[in-house]
Amino acid sequence: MSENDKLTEEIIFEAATDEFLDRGMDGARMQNIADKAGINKALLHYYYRTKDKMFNAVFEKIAEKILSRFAPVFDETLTLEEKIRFFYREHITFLQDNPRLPAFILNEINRNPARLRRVLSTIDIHSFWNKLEEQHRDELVRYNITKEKIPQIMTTIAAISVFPFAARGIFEELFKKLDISFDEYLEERKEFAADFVIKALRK
Amino acid sequence: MSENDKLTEEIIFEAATDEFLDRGMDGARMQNIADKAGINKALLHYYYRTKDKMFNAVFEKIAEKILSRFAPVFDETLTLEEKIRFFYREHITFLQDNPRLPAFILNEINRNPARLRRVLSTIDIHSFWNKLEEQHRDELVRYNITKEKIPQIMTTIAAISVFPFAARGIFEELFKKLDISFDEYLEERKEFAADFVIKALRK
DNA sequence: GTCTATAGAAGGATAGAC
DNA sequence: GTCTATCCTTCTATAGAC
Repeated sequence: MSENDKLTEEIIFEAATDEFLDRGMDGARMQNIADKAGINKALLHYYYRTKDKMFNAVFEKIAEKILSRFAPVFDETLTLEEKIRFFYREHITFLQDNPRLPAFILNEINRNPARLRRVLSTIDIHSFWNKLEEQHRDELVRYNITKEKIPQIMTTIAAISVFPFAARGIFEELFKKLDISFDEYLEERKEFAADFVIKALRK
Repeated sequence: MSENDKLTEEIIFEAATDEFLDRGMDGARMQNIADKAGINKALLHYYYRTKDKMFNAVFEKIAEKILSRFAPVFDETLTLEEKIRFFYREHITFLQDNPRLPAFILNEINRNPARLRRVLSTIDIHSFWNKLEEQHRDELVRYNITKEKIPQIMTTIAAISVFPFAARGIFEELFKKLDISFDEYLEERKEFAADFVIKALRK
């Protein structure tokens, strides 16, 4: 009974996730979600009331999934180099399993920045940086990484793994035309990215 | 007369560009475009027949603008290092003037890859790489850049300048919270990006 | 070429039966 | 909890006057 309710709600949630990831908030259709879930439109409203509320549920679940997956990176006791290698292996593998997430998140936040504000209000960004600074104080000196350079470096590190997925439509089309395998490119990228960044950071 | 026609069509085109850049194909509204252009909806259809055709006109104009702006990079007679510096100065400056283009292009191509196919059919990608290879044959050897690494390197170079704009919503929100100026970050990035890449490429 | 008025379709949401 | 039927708004597109 309540078992079955939970099941239906979950089926709807997964269908909604699929539709929103594919078409975004504006392009998604309630009828498509109902079809994918194998139920009718009215039931969507019974569980989630409005399309907007349904979208928010999906968006926040995805945001939480991403955050909970990468917060632990800051707790690992590894050298800076090891941490960079660890990050790229984990991150690119995660994105291989969830290739639609970057474009979805980027696009929906560009359309409505308030969505990010709610997510950000639940975490303390400074604490992440403080952890890094404590764990790697001497290494940062050795690499000549000053506090001012941190935004440039952090965003560069993220760009290298996220961009191929954010621009996946372009990459896949371009690679096809150039006879390159996107999958192989991603496998190689786990190591290439780490090598590239570490070399760029060395004095 | 025909002067005035041209003017009206251009005013509509610019209003459409603004609306599509802001909301994308799915989110854009014909009524908004009419309002921005200071005319009524019927006139939009008189000039462009359908929303879809209007979108295609805007999309292709933007794609052409980007391509025509960066094809010349491959013709410049500069060393590889100079070319990388030149690229980042030009590219980031261009994106500062057109900050909405990356998210728009990426998103619309992800939604409908066929749009890229039409653009790609008009250019010869291989010729760009051939030009680079001819101009920098000895430098590529010196840097140990093999043919296999090209996709990794080229996509990394692009990622570093495009990503901050593709993820602009996130960056602006995050930087605000961290009390960092996005504008200053972008100015610094022109040189940082070049330094970073050149250092990573050196043996 | 430009407008007003409206057709016609699509999509989100609800009422009410079971 | 789930369904069918339907309302109502929004949006693209067209008809027809000027």
